[in-house]
Amino acid sequence: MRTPPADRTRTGARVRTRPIPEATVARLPVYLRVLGELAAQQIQTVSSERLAEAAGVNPPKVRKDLSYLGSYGTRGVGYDVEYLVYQISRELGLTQDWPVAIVGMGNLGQALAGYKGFGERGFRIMALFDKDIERVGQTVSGLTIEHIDDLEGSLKEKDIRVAIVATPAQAAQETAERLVAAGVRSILNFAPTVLTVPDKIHLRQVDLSVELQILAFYEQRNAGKKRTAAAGDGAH
Amino acid sequence: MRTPPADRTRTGARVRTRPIPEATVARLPVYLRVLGELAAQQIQTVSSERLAEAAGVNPPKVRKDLSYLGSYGTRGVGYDVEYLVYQISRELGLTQDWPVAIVGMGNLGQALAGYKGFGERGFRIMALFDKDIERVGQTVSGLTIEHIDDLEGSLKEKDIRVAIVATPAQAAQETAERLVAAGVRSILNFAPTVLTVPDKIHLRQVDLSVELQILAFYEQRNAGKKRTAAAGDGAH
DNA sequence: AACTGTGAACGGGTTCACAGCC
DNA sequence: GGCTGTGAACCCGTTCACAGTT
Repeated sequence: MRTPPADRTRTGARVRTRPIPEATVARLPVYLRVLGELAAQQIQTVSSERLAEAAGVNPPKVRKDLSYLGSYGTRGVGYDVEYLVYQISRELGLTQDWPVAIVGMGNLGQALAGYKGFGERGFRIMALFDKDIERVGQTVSGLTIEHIDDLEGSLKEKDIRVAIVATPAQAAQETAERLVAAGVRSILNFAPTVLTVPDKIHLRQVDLSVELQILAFYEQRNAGKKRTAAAGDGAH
Repeated sequence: MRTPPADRTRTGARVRTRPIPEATVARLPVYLRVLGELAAQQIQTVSSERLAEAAGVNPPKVRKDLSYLGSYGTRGVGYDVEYLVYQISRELGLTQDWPVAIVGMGNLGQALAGYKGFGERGFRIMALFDKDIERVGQTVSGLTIEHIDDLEGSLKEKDIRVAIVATPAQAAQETAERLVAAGVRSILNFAPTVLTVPDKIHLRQVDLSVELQILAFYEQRNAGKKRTAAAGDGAH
């Protein structure tokens, strides 16, 4: 690369020339996790080959993905683990803290409230809500569960704009609407139902059974093959 | 389509001519969920347009996806909800039951054990394991938690070939290896670490914080715009 | 020598437009 | 008339090959 980094500010932040492809954005968290594990093992440098293997992709893809962030590697050497962690974190917006609320304190809500992976990435669980009077007032992961009717006031007070929905399916849509009304801009939905929100709201859906269904699809194929084989083998 | 369904057996099962694209397989569970909700509302027929909207995709994509399964729609009318549910279920291998084990009975494991969405899709949670003596013997969702040392015997006895890993990160790799040794062929990993398994094993990873990180990325953009503007900066 | 960074070729997946059918 | 099914065009993303750098 001949041109000096005219597309960089002096903090190293790259002025976005071209947007990062969605597919790449979706892989950055995976790289981040792998890099975190490498850092924990005191490994200082990593090649695209090693990173690729750990992340379950191929080396050129790693290099291409990382090149969208900037030229943060060293030819002949590899990538500095710590520096790369920082750059990816910054790109994903994880160098700042994100206050997060969870609505629905059943098993899943409780599991999410205690999930270490959030805190490590800057997501601070700051408020928990439930409809059930029995649960309100209980402490989960150091936070007191508030009643859902305090949602609006509490969120505004704490300036929370990211929320996780972990309610039963039938309560999810109403919950989402209240969240939006209370100023929430991003919603992560774990409830097993499809939510409708205004266009400006970022919504992502996690269906815990989707991955299992995908596994079943591929497993079924094999099973099919196997059984046929077992019934009079020939194919291996 | 002029040719008669020479690629169909008399049960309506399509003899796979071309493999279903991976991207389509990943969307089938979403359609299935939406169709389930429509069926619950007694809706009998749905157009690709309505289905697309509820699933968060566009109509041609729905039609293309469904066309890989066969011609199960009626021109001028739409798709029969119930029939389509059946066809997608069959394609995904959900018309049979899948016995499933869960290893790691912390909050997340317990939440998964009680997750309704599994049972609705034919996934039967048949065994729960934990390392902690305190937990062994306790009942969760009608099942008694077994000690991890009984893993091999119990899995073989129950002929379980699909397992969910919900252990802490440091125990996940060892758990996976024991599962594989015990004959498990598909693993769904919720532990926040990257697993290595033999090629023949189907592995899928669910990282509860990945989606939140993706949300943060897009949220940051907006916020960035906002704050820059607020700070009086000229660049937009 | 080793490994990154990237234009270019390639391919899978998405979208389009319309033919086909009810 | 309305809606599906699908070849063809298009496009995003992946892969390749190698130039560039330490």
